Amino acid sequence: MSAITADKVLDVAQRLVQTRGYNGFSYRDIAGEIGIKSASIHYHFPSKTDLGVALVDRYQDNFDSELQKILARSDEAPKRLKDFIALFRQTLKGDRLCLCGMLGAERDSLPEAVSERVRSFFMLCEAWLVEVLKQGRKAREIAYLGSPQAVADQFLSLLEGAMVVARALNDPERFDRAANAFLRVLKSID
Amino acid sequence: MSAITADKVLDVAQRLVQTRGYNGFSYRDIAGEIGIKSASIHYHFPSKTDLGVALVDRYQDNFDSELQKILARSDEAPKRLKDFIALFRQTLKGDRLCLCGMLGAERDSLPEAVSERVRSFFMLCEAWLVEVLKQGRKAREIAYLGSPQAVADQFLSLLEGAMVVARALNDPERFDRAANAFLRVLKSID
DNA sequence: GTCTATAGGCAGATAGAC
DNA sequence: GTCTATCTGCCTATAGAC
Repeated sequence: MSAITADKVLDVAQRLVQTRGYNGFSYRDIAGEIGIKSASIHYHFPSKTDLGVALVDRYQDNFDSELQKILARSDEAPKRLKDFIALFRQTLKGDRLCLCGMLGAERDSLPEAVSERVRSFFMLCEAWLVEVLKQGRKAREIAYLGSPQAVADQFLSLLEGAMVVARALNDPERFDRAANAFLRVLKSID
Repeated sequence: MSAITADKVLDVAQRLVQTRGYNGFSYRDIAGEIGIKSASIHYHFPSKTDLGVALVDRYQDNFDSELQKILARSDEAPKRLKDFIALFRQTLKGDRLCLCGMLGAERDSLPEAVSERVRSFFMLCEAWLVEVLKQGRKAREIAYLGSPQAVADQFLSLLEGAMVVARALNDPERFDRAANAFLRVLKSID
């Protein structure tokens, strides 16, 4: 039942990146929490770059799997978008930022291999949103001005930013207010 | 004409925080760029916390002054909001994040004195937006569902997030798309 | 797989000369 | 105000024993 060490390392490292940033934690921090020595972590992830890459890869895999579940759960755009919001809201509830939101901010201080994967994550999100927005408009479930791409940009930016602002102000409700205000406009079909 | 050292330090430090994050640079980095030794920086800013605090204080002062200029420049809400967007767009053009967007993300790894001031910055932004949104709606220049506070949350979150996403994807146009899409909805009075 | 030990470098910070 | 010199401690990373 207990995860193997590599998984434990990833779990702790992910939380540390999400709360402190890529440059805000060390192998010793992780080791200390798990109860091993930092040298042991190098056995699983030789360099911090390796760890960062593994972190984003796993995050994207999990996220992608959640997105597929959302599509399977309902074929109505408003429900799908609400579920999309819930993914981020869940992260915020754990007092964390989106992993890629944090890493995206720190872009210039990241190894190329990591920032490259952060890019890939955001592209996945936008592609998924564009599809949902297109279908929803076609089915007349939602309405919006402009291109699906523009609205997807807007939506993703809003959620990533709302997590930052809500955390900075110690007020998770600000995330809800921002997300709901956006959803309300999409659903206001006249 | 040349700025005194303390100002040079703040200029370089600000850019480094905006691009690499609070934990992504050192006194040596700043010193190297200015052409002095890192010990000299401690004369102006004894601790990194002092530097961080000075950074955010100056940033907020400058920002506040820009906000006042915007109010003086026009009394029409759409124009004011456009100018507000332009402040962030200008930062992005310099390939930087909002200083407080970056620091807000890194909250858990910051000295309390710094994160406290980041909070103050966001509150200033929201208060200004709420006023502009209220007046604009009263004057029937803009329209929106829900409270001014909710729309302000949404707006600020959108801009902060759009900077992160646009930078992560190396595509500043994504910022424009997201910001314009939002503005268009506000201005679509029917 | 995890340990001890250690390398080599960089971090923030201070003392004291100039 | 800036310098040199230095401290202490932490960083990532490796070697080799167990």
